[in-house]
Amino acid sequence: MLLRETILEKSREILIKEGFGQLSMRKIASSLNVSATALYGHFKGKDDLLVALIEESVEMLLSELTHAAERETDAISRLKQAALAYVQFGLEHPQEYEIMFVVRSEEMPRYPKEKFRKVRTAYTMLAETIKEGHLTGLIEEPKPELAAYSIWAQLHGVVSVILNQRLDVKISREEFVEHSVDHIIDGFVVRRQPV
Amino acid sequence: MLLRETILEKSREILIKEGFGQLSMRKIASSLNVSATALYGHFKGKDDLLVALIEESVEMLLSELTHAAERETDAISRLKQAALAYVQFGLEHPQEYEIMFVVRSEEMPRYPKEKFRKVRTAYTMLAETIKEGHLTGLIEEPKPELAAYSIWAQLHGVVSVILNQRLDVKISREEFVEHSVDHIIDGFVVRRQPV
DNA sequence: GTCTGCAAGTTAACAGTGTTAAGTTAGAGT
DNA sequence: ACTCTAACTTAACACTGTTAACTTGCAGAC
Repeated sequence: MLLRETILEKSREILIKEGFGQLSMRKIASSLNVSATALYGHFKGKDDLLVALIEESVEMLLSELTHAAERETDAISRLKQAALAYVQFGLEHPQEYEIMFVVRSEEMPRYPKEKFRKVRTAYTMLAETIKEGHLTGLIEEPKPELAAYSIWAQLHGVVSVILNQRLDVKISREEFVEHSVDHIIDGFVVRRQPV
Repeated sequence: MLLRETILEKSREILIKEGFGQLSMRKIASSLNVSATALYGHFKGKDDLLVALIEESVEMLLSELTHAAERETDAISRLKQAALAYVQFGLEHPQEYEIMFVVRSEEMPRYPKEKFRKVRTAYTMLAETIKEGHLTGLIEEPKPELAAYSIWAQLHGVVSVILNQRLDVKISREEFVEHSVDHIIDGFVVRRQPV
């Protein structure tokens, strides 16, 4: 019997190997030696399947972020390590990152926006770290939620520019990531040594 | 007779009204009272049509950026105004922004990457302004190209997060944009008054 | 004026997509 | 043994981009 999990596994396999554009119901079904309509017994439709894939991916990302942060002690290092881990995840799992971010709720009218709110959980971790840094006087930011969203947006921009191949070949990817993340995080740090 | 320009006009109309996902050859054709294949006399395919649309959009964006910048005198104000104009363009022309950024060259094997390099022109304007600011001692950045890409990526992130509806409803869009742009630009400015 | 050639359309078709409706089939429960 | 149901099947619909082959109308050459 065809299991929901088996379908998700094969879907992820195709997603990673061939990309989002090549992920079709019929392709998933035929590589499981099953008719396309068989999938509809386990998922309401392609949207439903995608949402399931996205939820798995979000959990992967969250676990990497918390792992990266828990190795550090002070709020700033935690923030920086989480930021680097975020970018790294995006670059190492481009297809997963794409469906997490690019697949929009507006194109899935069947699915309540609530489902997509889960994806947002990543930013709450950032917000907590920022709040903590603010209390210990390391971070000069009175509005942690706003700052967290801002940082997240900027990190996403870095990932997005690279994944969408908009970076000039003359520019080193590593240098770009390091430069950008430093800049994004340092902007929130209180300057201890006045210039 | 069907003109290339007429097709592009109608395409943009559909793009703006119904979005990228609804923009199909057959829909464009039928709303011009013409068969779908007629379009292939004017464009090699959908990719070609999209590239033409993208090129037009890039020129729109560039003109808005230069207009926004030329009103200011010092490099920092120019940079900030250009940055705000960039975000504003993205928010006011979501569909145009989407095709400019999201449509990837990898999905258009027929089109040389060179065509897509044109889209990148937006960043060169930023790079010039940054270089200028560095020379006049206002900006502490020795690598203008890298900084320009970094700023651009972060601005794109801000636009992207909003357009992809990932911003919490509790957070004001205006506040988010202002906060983010300030943060992005101020990070490059030399602090005149030591803290 | 007829003839040629070309440009700009046409219809028909292919291969692909998501999805639904209706039919089959095997196995558990009574 | 009978029924019910879950898990599949095939057939079909309405889309998508794209190509091949055919028609039509018009400009230029003789």
